[in-house]
Amino acid sequence: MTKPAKGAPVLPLDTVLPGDCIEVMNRLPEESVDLIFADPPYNLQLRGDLHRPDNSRVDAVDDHWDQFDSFAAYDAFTRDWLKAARRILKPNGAIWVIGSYHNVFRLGAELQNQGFWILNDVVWRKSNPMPNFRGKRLTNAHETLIWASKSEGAKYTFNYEALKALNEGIQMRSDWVLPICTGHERLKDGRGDKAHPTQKPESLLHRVLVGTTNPGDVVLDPFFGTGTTGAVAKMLGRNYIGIERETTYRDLAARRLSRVRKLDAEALTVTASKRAAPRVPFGQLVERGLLRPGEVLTSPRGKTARVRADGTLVGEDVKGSIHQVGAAFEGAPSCNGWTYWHFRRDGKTVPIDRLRQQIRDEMADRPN
Amino acid sequence: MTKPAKGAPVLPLDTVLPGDCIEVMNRLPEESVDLIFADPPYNLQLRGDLHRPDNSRVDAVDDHWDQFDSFAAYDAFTRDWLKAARRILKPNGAIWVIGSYHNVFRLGAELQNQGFWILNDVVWRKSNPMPNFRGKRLTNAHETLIWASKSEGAKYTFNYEALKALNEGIQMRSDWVLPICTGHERLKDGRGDKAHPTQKPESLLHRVLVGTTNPGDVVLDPFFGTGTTGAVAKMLGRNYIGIERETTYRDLAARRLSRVRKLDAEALTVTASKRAAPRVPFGQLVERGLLRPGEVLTSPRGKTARVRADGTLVGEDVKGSIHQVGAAFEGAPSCNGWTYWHFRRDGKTVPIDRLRQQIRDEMADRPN
DNA sequence: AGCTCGAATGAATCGTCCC
DNA sequence: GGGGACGATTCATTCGAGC
Repeated sequence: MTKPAKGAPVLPLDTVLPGDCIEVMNRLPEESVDLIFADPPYNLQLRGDLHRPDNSRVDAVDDHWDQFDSFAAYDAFTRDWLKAARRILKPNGAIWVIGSYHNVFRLGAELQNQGFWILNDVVWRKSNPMPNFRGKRLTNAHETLIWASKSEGAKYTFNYEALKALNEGIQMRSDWVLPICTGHERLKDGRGDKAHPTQKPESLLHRVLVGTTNPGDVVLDPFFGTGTTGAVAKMLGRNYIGIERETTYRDLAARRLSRVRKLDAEALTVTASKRAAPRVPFGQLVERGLLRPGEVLTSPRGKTARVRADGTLVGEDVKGSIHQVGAAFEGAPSCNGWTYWHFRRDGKTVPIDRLRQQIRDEMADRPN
Repeated sequence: MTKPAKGAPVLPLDTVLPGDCIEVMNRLPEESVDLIFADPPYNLQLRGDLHRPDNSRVDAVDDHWDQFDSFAAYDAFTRDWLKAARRILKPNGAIWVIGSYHNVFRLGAELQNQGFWILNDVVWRKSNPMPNFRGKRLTNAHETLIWASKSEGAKYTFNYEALKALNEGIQMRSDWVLPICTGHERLKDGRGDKAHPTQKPESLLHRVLVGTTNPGDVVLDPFFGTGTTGAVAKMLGRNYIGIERETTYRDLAARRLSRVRKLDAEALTVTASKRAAPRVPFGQLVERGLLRPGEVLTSPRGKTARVRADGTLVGEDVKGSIHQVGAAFEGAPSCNGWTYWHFRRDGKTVPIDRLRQQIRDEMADRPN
């Protein structure tokens, strides 16, 4: 670890520092931090209210700290805090930033402009995202993290084997499926509402810190919020430094951190869960060209239906999913379309389930 | 479709145009294209001093098609081709770009700078990516697409129900699991090697075009390569315009396209949105005797209102349309009266929307 | 205690038409 | 173009009430 020169500022470990993150970082000794994890404001630019189909109102992120006047203002802010972060980062240190499409392109471009060297972009695929209530866009089901070293050629920390172990013996990929932060983990305010609008799940920080830091490293989070980075760092035996402007969040973080205990090595072992057979939408067979739009499927009793480009079927007087059309043909309340429908290949009649199995086999070879 | 003014350039449909995409786009009529799909060079071999601004023009790109002197040169190139693309895009048109972490942050930022309005970023999660052989980083298992309208508030095309059908009845998410282009689909050169280094899978384009264009739309691809965009567009009954500088790729694309057949109309028909269904005034239910004046309707929470002869409702202290009275009862800004109100028949509680569906079915049987 | 069912909720750039 | 009316639209998970 770099030792500060005589008279130089000292690195305050395992504390939450109040104030603006740029000013606070500028008072810290240069090249003293191993990892920076930053979850900056996203600049969401929300307009009106949004309601669910049941008319309940969506609790939006309308906090003052997420408001910027323009892209130029947001870029200036990004430039300044990244520059301050860069100064305190050790030469072989690394940085993680997280964002959504609202801000992540500006984050990534500025990282590159300042000479950071992007190692991976990582997609946090949310297993339970909020749906798109109006049906006007795709479900916004992921956020993006960028992992970068301080410069090209720097010797960053990467615990390849640890991440491989976390992933059941297979090399960790750049897409991580993790649930959003809910339930007991989600900090509440006095009235039982969420204490912070954008609290990140500890599982996400767990993977980041296990994969790219070592025990004893110093991890700094300039947008500390309610302290998820600190909580996981402490648990994993890393040192943390949090910076947070809002008193409310700082107090919550301090209380939270006081309750966290460092895990012993044995407790850090993760139990792997068996995953169920992945769901394969019928439409994927069409997209992948395993079945052509217009192709005729037959039922065991000789009924026929044609495949459409969106993965629905059209039979006589009926259209819908493979299950719906099958059920209608049989006059049954339900029907497993996968085993009901067949197609012809090389003179043989084959159930479409064979094609689903083919896709599942591909996924099993290279799971996650 | 916008008709070109007398003497204005004509839109060449279903062809592959030779030349530099910026020059070629600048010769096309403005506001004439419905969708642009762009897979620009990835700038994979970045080197050089990032602090030395390189003001060289796009033409300064050297012999290798994916090499640029610096981020500045890449940004200038991005700015120029996006500007040309923007000019030929219809006001309600949209653009897709695809990239990796090497270039996508610069693409996204420049899209925003030019006034494009990002609708989603989409992660193409590769089910069979190339592993990271040296174990120094995460497996780079995805690429990023950005979907943007020409401006905020523009009426872009989004076939919500078709994508939902492709995904077995659950709304499509922003992460798409699709295999990379291999096997028969991968075009080979004379020696049996891959003909193009970054050929995209047709499944990816299938989802893009089914979801965000309609049959007959004009789809332009300024970096056409071996013509995946054109092949899927032709198959799906969309018109394509490809631009490609390299003769080799153009020839391969032309041969490929000549073999593609357009699907028949039925296969192209896609599950439609309810928004397209004919409007049925509530009063028509009363006129037709499906509901009697004076009849009592109930809400899910037990509120009641009575039907009047003119198709309005009267509740306690409120009268007006089914929507207005529902909204007033719920204290909500708006309410869909069709799903909110129920009536009783044969001892069962039925939403009035059932009656509207009955009328719509009759209209479909005997269209007028 | 165990089960079922309903309510609540999450970083969201979430209408369209007609007058 | 502004304002008002119509009316389209949700997935996974957790927690608590009620039985």
